[in-house]
Amino acid sequence: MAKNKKTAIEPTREDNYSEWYQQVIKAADLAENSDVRGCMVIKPWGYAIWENIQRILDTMFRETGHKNAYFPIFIPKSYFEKEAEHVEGFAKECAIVTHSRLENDGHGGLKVAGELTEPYIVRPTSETIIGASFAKWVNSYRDLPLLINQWANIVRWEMRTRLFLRTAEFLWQEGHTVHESYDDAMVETRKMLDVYSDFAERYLALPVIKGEKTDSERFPGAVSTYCIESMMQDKKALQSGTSHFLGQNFAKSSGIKFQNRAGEIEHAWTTSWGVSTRLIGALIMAHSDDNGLVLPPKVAPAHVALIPIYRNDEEKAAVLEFAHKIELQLKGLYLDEIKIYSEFDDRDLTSSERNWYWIKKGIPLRIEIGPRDVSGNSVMVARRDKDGRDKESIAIEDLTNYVVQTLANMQDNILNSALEFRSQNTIKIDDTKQFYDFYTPRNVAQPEIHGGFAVSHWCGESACEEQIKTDLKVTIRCIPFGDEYIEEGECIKCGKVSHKRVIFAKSY
RNA sequence: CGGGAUGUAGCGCAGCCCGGUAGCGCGCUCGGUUCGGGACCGAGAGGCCGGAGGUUCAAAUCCUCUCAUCCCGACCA
Repeated sequence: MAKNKKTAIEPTREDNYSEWYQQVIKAADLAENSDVRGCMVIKPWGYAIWENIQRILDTMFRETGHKNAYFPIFIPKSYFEKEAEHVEGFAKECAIVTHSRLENDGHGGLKVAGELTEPYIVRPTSETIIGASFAKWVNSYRDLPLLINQWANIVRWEMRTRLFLRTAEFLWQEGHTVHESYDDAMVETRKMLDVYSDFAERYLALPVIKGEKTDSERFPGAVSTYCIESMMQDKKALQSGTSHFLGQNFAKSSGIKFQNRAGEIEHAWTTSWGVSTRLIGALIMAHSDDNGLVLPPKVAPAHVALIPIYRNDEEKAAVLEFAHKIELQLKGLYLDEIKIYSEFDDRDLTSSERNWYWIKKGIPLRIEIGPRDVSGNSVMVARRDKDGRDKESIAIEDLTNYVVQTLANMQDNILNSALEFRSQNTIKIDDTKQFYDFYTPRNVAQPEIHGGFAVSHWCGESACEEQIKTDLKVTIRCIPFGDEYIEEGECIKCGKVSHKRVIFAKSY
């Protein structure tokens, strides 16, 4: 008996957003919780997305002059202590290595032994350990700029974790650079933010708002923090990348000094910037639907599912031969610089089952190949960003072009949908009552569903920001760049003069 | 770390209130018929009921502790 489910994912986004998120990950087989508290196992389909993100970003980093290197996962406690704000910011979420050995406890088990003279912190970020190296590497202005990136894993002992969005261990890249002037470091900080926003929009199809963090959200130890913020389908904001101008703070604590062009010794100016596996969470929550994952073609692990359909052995032979020819035809295609991959799915399952399998995995195109296609020299193509029943018959001679062009079109279409969703849920608010109404849940049982982004005036006082956070759980996501936000007005909270609008939202 | 909820087969659940040694749907295996929106028939396999104590002749069921997950707070990429 047919199940006739309306949607492949239950519950739907509307019914229970966070449960929907978990189910999409499960249905697409991206990752699972491990037995290690707060840590995830990233499965092949999910890891392939990360590898695509890595590959593309790595190229962008190279093109902007950065070199990869690798630093220890263990940071001596004393290094960590050098930057006061930094310690304070991370102290509550550190994993600490205190012993180096296990010994037989005499009861068939093991006990820890070999206590270290100095505990190691498992890196929650690497400014201090990298700074120690940089202090040795940098002596002259001729050594600058020093542009280093590291791909690594990070541990932050989080209380509450969610797959991809917040896990105790996660994968990321962290860029660390050293410059001879304030201006050079600031240019670098902003340049890498541009790299991130460019990457997010062109590859992840994720529209982002670039801006600066307020004092309360600044990276511990930074002079200023810049970010890209994106809107998820529950209208909450997700910080998708950050770039920090560290001034001379870490140079002072790590002793990164150089002889400048005037022959004087001075502290260098540093930056750091990073994106993490959280981007996969952003992808999922920005684009997926009630039938599962929807992937922008440029980061999809594979782009085309080939699904042969047949009723008996004669048909099978003919269809498979035809299908393999198509598989061959689609080899070696590119969507811009992205190689297009196919998955040939002739598993002994009904065509419907194979179809739904790939729908849930978010593969961009499904090509059904049946007996009618063999005789018609054509195939049926369905695209993931449209209704699954909305299939198109494509002649074989047109297929190559069709696949490439449709993937390009889908990439744009997914970005445009996300842009439209964001603009529909972003509103200028100047009235305090309207602001509070906007963020008051319509349905108390589902406080997740609320207004969206509010673009409102803020006087610049932390007190106003704090009060709004206390009242509504809404924070200033960023002070956005762009002239369109600059105008005179009154602070949404206190009514005092404001020169700029900022982005308010509930956030992850 | 505080409040709430939930842990029973791979997944989703029932059974618990009122103790008597475990069941349903899906999935899985085998055989056959099927295959263009989640196929069907037949035959099977699979769980010491999250863990540890306790009460009892007897515990999935009652009590205590513990662990995990989810939701809500606090914190955060």
